[in-house]
Amino acid sequence: MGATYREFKGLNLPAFEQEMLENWASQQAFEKSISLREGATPFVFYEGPPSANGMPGIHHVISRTLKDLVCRYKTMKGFQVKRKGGWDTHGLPIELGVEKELGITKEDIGKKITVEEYNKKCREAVLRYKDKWDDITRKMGYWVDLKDPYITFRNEYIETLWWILSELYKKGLLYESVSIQPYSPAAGTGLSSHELNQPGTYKDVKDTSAVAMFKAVDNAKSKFLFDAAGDDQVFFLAWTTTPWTLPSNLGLTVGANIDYVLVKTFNPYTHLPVNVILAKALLGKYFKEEGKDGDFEGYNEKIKLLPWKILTEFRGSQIEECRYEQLLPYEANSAANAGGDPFRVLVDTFVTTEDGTGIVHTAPAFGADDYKVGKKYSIGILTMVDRQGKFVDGLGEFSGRYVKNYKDQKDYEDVNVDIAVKLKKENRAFKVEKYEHNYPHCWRTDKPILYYPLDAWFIKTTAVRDRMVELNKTINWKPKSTGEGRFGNWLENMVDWNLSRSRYWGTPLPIWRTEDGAEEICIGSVAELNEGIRKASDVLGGDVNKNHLHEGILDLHKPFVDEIVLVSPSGKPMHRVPDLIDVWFDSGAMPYAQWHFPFENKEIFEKSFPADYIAEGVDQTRGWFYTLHALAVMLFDSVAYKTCVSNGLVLDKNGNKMSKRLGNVVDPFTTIENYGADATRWYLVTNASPWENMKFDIEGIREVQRKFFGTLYNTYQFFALYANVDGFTFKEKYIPVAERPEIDRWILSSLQSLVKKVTVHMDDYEPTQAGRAIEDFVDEHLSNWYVRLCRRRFWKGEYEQDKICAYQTLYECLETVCRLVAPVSPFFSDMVFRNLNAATGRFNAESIHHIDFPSADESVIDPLLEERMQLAQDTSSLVLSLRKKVNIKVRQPLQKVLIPVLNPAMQEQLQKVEDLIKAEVNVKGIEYLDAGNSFISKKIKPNFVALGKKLGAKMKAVSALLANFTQEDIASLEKQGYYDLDVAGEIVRIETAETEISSEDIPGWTVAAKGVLTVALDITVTPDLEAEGNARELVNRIQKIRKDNGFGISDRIDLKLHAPDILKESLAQFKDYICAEILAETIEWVPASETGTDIEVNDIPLKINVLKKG
RNA sequence: AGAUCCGUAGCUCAGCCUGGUUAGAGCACUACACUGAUAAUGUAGGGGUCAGCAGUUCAAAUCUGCUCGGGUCUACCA
Repeated sequence: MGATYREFKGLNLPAFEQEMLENWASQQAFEKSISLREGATPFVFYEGPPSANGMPGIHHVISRTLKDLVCRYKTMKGFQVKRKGGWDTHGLPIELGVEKELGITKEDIGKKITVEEYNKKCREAVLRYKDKWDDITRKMGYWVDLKDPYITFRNEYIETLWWILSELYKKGLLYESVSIQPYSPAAGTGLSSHELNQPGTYKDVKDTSAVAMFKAVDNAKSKFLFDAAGDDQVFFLAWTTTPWTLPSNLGLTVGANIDYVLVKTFNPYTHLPVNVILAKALLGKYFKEEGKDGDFEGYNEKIKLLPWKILTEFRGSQIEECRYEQLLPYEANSAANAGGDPFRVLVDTFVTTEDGTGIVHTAPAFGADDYKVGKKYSIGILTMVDRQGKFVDGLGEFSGRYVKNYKDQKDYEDVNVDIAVKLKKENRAFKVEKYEHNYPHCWRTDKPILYYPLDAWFIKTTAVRDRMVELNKTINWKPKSTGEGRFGNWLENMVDWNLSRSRYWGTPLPIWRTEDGAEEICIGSVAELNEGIRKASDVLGGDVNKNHLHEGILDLHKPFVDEIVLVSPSGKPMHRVPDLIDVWFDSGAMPYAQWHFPFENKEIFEKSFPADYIAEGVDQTRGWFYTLHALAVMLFDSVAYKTCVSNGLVLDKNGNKMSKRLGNVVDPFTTIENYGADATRWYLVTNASPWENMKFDIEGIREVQRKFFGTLYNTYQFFALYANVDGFTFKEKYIPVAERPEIDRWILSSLQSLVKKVTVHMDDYEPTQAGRAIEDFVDEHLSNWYVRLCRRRFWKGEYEQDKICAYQTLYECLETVCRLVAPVSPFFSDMVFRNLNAATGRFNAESIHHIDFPSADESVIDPLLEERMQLAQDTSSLVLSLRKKVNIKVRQPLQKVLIPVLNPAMQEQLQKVEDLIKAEVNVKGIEYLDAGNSFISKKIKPNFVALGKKLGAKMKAVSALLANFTQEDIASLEKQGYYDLDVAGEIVRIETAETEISSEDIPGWTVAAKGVLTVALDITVTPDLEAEGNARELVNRIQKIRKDNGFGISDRIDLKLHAPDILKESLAQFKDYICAEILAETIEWVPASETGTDIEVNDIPLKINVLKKG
């Protein structure tokens, strides 16, 4: 006896996986999957580097499953897919983690701990959970090269970043500018957008808001206003929720096309007559309709209703360049200090009339929009608040006061209120009220942030915006909306990339400049820096760079780079600007930096750029997806990736985001340990399209395990059991499919159709559809139809043609399904494949991951065959439901079923699967009633698609007429091929093809119907049928006893039986059948007195003795 | 505030692109069968205002618009 198929003892996915992992490791299966494809077309994949300073979560498992399954699939499709792993090691989260651990804050760095020590801590912390990550990578079956990963803190990596920066610098795309950034005075630090987007940073708060009155200056520009007012008091109304910015006010911004009005009224606080300007659309916010053109003469402070009157109306563009008197003048905020030409009316597009007054108080220091418009008009800038968050000196009574309660002072008095009070007293406030709005807070101190001007370095991404948009259109986004909507939109509205971070642990910006800022240099390589180090030492002398002269610079991080002094062409010392760069630059530069390009690996880089495929969470859209794209466009005028799959979030089963805080995170380790990586991966892929948010529920994995893997497992076990008995090892010649039985040709046709479908979906990056198709095949077709119907073929009869056909067919199905499943669930598929291949040696390969993905054999696909098998399945299902209805069990044979056929083709189809149906539902024969048979009653309904187009509005009437058709009408239509209907006096001719006729009923029979298929069952049980039923019942009981006693399936038995005469008679009639079924030589009839097991056959008691032979 | 995805049975999802008259599947539940694959399987049953409103159409879960609810990203508003 040759090799045998390994039979499992139970479905234990985690144990199988453990075994496979050991095999993979000892055989170097992953490495081989790549080396075996040496010379093949590369398929380029980029691994988005995870940060190993946090534990991996289940959401990492989904994105990595997506990465892995595509790489495995492409490998099986014949590509060589190298996957270099990587680690993201810089950035704020790491620093914050270290600070928390050491119990220090940012301010302590350089004081309580040196920068060198601090960065050393960061370097240690960064790969803290690397073991855990490696572990989950291995256990989940993610094949990625972790032996030689790129690590972003390495000098080589940083050197490439510097090279890129210097390239951008040369192209004039790297520049320094002031920018208004979120800043936390309480924490004394600028905040990154990441920090600002921590949950809970935006809070609804009530602030004192004020509508301030800015007094217009009477000059040529504004003359028309004063003329209209007939007064020397004209005010611009501007609203603010941050009155503390008013001392820094330098402009008022209006919309060019917004309509404004000059209104005569009274100040509600001082009751003095005033003329105010505001947007027409916002009049209703400040004035009641009843007060319009009201009683000015009779107004006094007791009267609540303000009278008002529109004096004139004009566009914003008409008041551009009007001037006004400074609202809160002090020594510190003079126009001279502002350094521009302030206190003018400006025009810009960001002004709306949604709230406020349509005139925007503009303080360039404290708002991004303000800064932009201020620069456009050169109104200068005033920063009347220091970095601690308090007013600077020279602001009178406000100097030294905190603009918000940053120091948790118990007796803190809101300076905003005081400013409002002052304005009220001075006839400069028109409306003061508490206003509730959403305002960002520092996540660490819980204090409101403010927007503050800080120096920063930018990459001028806006210069290549159009090209980025254009190239984006060539990227295959999954789903499309991410690329077109979310990403495309983001590109359209892009601003320059703010690179600066004032932190410690990150890539230093390689720019050195002289103290006066007149000369600067951007270093592009370590060699260039080392050369500069020596040169500066030579030129400047002394101790300059003395620690770095010998070996050059050894670590490109702080504080070492900051020790380096370079020398300018004019001989002046240059120091590095202190900024670090955004970590997103690190990851966006990964295509180049992972290869230390252009210093090394030029050829490798050229072959691996751009990527064919990347995949990450959709939250990376503005992160990695963006930075990859931006850098590729700026450096090489190319996309960085051709296909991008963005997966959605993994939510908990209630739809909430998983977070440590809520304690609803799913631990991937225990999940995989309990249910297996295969089931987990299969669940994640098939449950929902990857880009939809997924509600993660352990129950779903359990279901996958039971239903999909359980079925596959059972099918394999079934095959192995009998193949081992018969010694089938595929050594016989492959029997041409055409020579195999109908059912074999059918399952093979379905199999090839499946291969075709799965290939299309996989090529389209739709693994969910592929997985669902496979599931459907395994469950519906393979297990519940093919195996079920063919069971007997495997264990009955001799080892000859039909049996070999069955084995070859089932083997091919199992083998092919495994190959289809392999990319998604790599363990179990490999396991089963190896078990199969060990016996047959069909493939000269160690692992399923080293062979090709199946390609569909079109010649085997027979659509008509698949269609008629569907007919057989439907028919069987209907007959079974009829049996149920009249309570006749399937083991009781029945005489016949009756099927009305609507056309000869249908009959032909049914006849070909007649035997299957008969066997499946245990009937002796099938009779067909042809179309002309008047015995059947038919029903008719319109073919809505066809008739709807033709009839349009008459559809309803025709539908009603058809519903009333008699049997004669239908017969007439069928005979003539058309029928003339009278629709409200108009003759409408309908044709047979425009209707759907089906049989409804067969008088005197119990019928069931599904679609056009109707079946009727003859439920008469004749004595012969009853006897046969008894025989089958007995067989069933004996088989159960055999099994209960643990007999082998081929053990032969002796049977002793005592039965009442009525039963004895019918059993004797089927003696041969019974003996053959239960593997007995003969039935020995014994008297009642003998011992034995009591059983019942159709409610008749009998005694039975089953003994194993020999 | 903008962009985007989602909303169909108790739960997880199909169907929507391309409109067609009984809206499906699995799980769960109930009942009955079946049992040489048994951590299975079959049949039947209950369970739906297809988030809501309006429009287009002979016909809307499906197309359009608006609203509501949920998620994510981005922005932050004087």
